[in-house]
Amino acid sequence: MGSKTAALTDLYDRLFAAYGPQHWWPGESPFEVMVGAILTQNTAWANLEKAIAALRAADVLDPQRLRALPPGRLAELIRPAGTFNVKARRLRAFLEWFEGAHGSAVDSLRAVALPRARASLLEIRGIGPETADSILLYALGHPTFVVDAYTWRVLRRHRLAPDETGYDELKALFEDNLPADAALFNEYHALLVRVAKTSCRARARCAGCPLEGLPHDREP
DNA sequence: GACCAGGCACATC
DNA sequence: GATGTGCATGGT
Repeated sequence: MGSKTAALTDLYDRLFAAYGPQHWWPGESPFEVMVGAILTQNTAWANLEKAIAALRAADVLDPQRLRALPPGRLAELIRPAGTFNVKARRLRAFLEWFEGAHGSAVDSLRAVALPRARASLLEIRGIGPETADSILLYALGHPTFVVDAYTWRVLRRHRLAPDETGYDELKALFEDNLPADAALFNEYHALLVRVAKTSCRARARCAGCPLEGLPHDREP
């Protein structure tokens, strides 16, 4: 077992011991999670939930019905999630692709091998690396690691990744040094978000942080 | 009133 | 290729 494996495993163990399972992603269906992955971009979780609730209340949380909505109506429903005009376009771009490439069938999309599915998602305007990986991991159960700003912050802060690490590089750090296990990647990402949000935003909070004692940058 | 939130596309240098 | 900016709501 390499030193990186040991370090990443230690990090995970500390976080899981401190916080326990995070139960991500709290969606009722894979399709809802895919929609949520787009709507949550740069958005607080509570606002995403309002948008999802509005879609459900309108009974359009379904590929066909969502796609049939006039663009203005879609934007109106997802308004609470912010950047609603942009997200309405992105959602529609995704829905068009989903219908054309997979007949809006989750099983069809899930049957595509991970690398090819990821490449396809990245071709859709509005779906970048993080959103693609969120869909692949949280909606489809593929073992792909989701990197976000929190992941960066925690890894850099504790000197587990150099400052200039790129998205794919940081993603590979996890994937190359941990078993390709979707449940593990799911929990790990959620735990990183949890620790980044609850600890270390102010220097004083380092006391009692589950990562206390690890190497640490000066900046909180 | 500033700042942030489970990003991304696009313009500009 | 590296920054900077628009998108936009709602909570702190």
